[in-house]
Amino acid sequence: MKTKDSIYPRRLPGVRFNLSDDVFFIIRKKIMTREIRPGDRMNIDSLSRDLNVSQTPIREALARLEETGLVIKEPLKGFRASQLLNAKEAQDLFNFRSVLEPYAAKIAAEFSTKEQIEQMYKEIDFAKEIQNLSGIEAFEKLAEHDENIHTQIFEAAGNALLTKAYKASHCFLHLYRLHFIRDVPVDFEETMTEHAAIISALEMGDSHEAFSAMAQHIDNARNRFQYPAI
Amino acid sequence: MKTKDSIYPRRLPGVRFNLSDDVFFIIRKKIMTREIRPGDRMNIDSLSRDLNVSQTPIREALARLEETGLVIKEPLKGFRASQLLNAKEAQDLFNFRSVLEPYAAKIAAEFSTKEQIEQMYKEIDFAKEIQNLSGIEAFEKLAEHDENIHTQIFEAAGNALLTKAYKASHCFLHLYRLHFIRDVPVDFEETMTEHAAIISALEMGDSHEAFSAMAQHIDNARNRFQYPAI
DNA sequence: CGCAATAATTTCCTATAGGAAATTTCTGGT
DNA sequence: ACCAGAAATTTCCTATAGGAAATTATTGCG
Repeated sequence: MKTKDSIYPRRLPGVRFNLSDDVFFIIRKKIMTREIRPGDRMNIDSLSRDLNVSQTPIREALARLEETGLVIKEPLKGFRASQLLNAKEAQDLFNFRSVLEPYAAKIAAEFSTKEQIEQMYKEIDFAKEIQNLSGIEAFEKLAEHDENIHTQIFEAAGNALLTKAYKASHCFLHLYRLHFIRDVPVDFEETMTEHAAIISALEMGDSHEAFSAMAQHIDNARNRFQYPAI
Repeated sequence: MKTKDSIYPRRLPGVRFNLSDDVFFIIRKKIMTREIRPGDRMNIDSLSRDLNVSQTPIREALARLEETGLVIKEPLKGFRASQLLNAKEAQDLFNFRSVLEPYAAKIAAEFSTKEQIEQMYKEIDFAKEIQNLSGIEAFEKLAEHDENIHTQIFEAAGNALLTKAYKASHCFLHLYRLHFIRDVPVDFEETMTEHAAIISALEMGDSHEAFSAMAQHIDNARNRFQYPAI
């Protein structure tokens, strides 16, 4: 077991870092990308050997992931990646979002700065390149763009508790989404149009319009997941 | 360091238990009761010695508490109990609740069973004894009752994501509440009346009334915290 | 007397050994 | 061939030692 093979140098003098945090994000990414799939057992020893770190940071990372709900722990059996959402839980998720997000959009319309609006338009410009892509890559990029826009709106609303609740729900949406890899072009057009409508409302400071545009967007998203293609 | 002094026997044959979970709840309670106060440093060694368990379960518990936001970790400095909410964050909290809770009440009005309604009325009956108490004890009991009722409503709504978001917010409310220990009798009457109105709406299955009764309740609670007495 | 630099202590953080329960594999009997 | 019971392996879980950084205390100098 060579220390130099670790994901990080043993200890960089003067540089603050935190192995547990890094391990946390690495493992979460493995789950989000389905390298670790729902229901998979997550062996502490194996993870420790794979990432070439001791068991302690692995345990801390898994404990945090358990708190988020992405992994579950069975005493004396170990950790497993949690199961995907069933139909009822998915509906609950969309209901949850349809409560949080329109409100966030409303508040964002009142408080978002010019810089924040500018950043949102930039994000939309970046995303326009997605139409040149196809397949799983296009799908992933669109999902990433969607997360970025929504996160920006929540942050513009400026309520940390609200943002945290959104982020907690988002990882489940992402995993659920992977069940329904659809033909992107149709979704792409619709999603982009809806996002543009929301941000336009934010820019004008029209909180009522922002609210209903977001409500419509979530509702449409729910329907897009309703009829899975591919 | 005698093992028999541990919070648990070394290992009970055939009994599944989980030291980390227990430590998690013990430490969380210490924070909630302000035995550990906001900003306090939480030494892993000391906690380990106090609870007479090894450092590993302490680290796991603290990692989970960090994920909930009750403690924060500064690399190479250690864990500290997080600061209380400031005025802006407190307003955010009430805003957050005023989005979640009326919705939960609305859904609960549609779906709650007779047994659940019955349980809520029982909880209210229990709470009537609070008017015979006074001081910090009455305050604590009222807070506990309030949490119970709201939790029951969320669970009746049957959306796990929603319930989780509520619980995440609740511990912060509880800590914040300790800033504003008021004369209980006034609050008691108001709170009990408002709770009764909500549950009455749930019982009748009147989702519209449940929504507005809850919205009013949260709004009143916000005002009760606005002008701290004592 | 105050400030800066150095020494000492504290504390986090990692690594590893060892014990206990659960799972899996293997063997023997019906 | 199938099932029950026992042995072996796996894996979790705890405990403890040791290294590195940060904090605190101390000392020397201006």
